[in-house]
Amino acid sequence: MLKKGVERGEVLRALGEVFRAHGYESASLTLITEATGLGKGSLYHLFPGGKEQMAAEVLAEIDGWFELNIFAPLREADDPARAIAAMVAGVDQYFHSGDRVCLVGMVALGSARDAFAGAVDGYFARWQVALASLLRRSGLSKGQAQRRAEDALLTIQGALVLARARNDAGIFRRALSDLTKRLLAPPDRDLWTG
Amino acid sequence: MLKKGVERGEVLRALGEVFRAHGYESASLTLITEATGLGKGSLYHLFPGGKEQMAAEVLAEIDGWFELNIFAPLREADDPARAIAAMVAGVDQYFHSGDRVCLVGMVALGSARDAFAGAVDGYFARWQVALASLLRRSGLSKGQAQRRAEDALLTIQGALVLARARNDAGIFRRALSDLTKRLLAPPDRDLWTG
DNA sequence: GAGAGATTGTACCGATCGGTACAGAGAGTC
DNA sequence: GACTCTCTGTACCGATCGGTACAATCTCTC
Repeated sequence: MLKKGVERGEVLRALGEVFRAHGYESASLTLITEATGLGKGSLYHLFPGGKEQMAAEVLAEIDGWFELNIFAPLREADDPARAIAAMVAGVDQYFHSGDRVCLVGMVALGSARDAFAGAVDGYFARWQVALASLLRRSGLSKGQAQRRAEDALLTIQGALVLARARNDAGIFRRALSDLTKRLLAPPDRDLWTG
Repeated sequence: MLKKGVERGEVLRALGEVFRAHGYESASLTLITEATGLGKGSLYHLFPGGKEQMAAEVLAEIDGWFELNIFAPLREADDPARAIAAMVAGVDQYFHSGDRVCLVGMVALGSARDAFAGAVDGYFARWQVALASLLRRSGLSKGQAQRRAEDALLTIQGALVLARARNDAGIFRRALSDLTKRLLAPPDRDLWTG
């Protein structure tokens, strides 16, 4: 018997790795039973909604991790430099310095996108808002804070894609380093602000 | 009967759209016959190697398009500002301002990655080299040129992912605009250069 | 118009897909 | 130990997967 509660987290972690490794559509029930060590009986007992529920819960768990370790600290921080360094360190840790792929981004590109559109959009939206609020407190205009936060998210996603495409984790490391500098740079002197 | 040569390009174009819309693994033969208007008989006559050959040829055709319209102009250009503007315009056109996904990046994230690793890496590698060579001619150090070229590729990929995830093509447009500025900025005054 | 070769639709293949049914094993209570 | 209720392995479902076989058809050449 499953030891309630505690173990579900374990299962979700294993599920996450399967989805990351093969993508939502290609993660077959066979692959899933192997990765989790659970037969179909257990799987469908745990997730009556099937694969879709599994993926939804995995996404929710990822969201929870980021909420706790990235978004909330960003919202509550008062020292921008320290907060950004912490975010970058957290991201680097989570993505294993570029070896791990972003399941949320992956889902966004795949054909299962529509089924999880809300979760995907919410994840990025809350990240952007949290980061922008910190940037705003660091003295940036609202527009610039939003733009820089958007730039941060897209840089991380792009670095993950390119690092995987070229099989070079250094790309991710360098991108995070550059990103830190860009986020902490003084406000741009644009046409409408300078 | 197929009108030799000319038509194959048409078929590849349709194939590309199916792969882009569903991903390599989820693009079923049924989907493919619908999109191309070709039955299995024709398909396997045209591509004896099956799905894998289809994808390989689609990737090669994409590569060819970029070689002609992006990489070569980059290598041959003498005016950096103009060349970068042309690249950005070409990219914007190819990706339909963020509405179209990058098949190469998509394959890189999927489980078919290994089968096409060479093509994927080559595509990005030649892009980076071509862009870096232009940047070098514009006065950047070798290292900076390489880094900025890397940044450009990753920005484009990330913008495509985020634009799709958030269903906001504006993200792509803004990213390209920012990217242009970053590429044309004067050399960074880093520890070892300044 | 006969023959050759290229091209195509259709039936079919075994494998696997996600999902269901259900008998029975395991644990908790009395 | 008998009664629950939770949990799980296995057999099975129809559908679909990528791919093959092949006869029929088309286009061209002579």
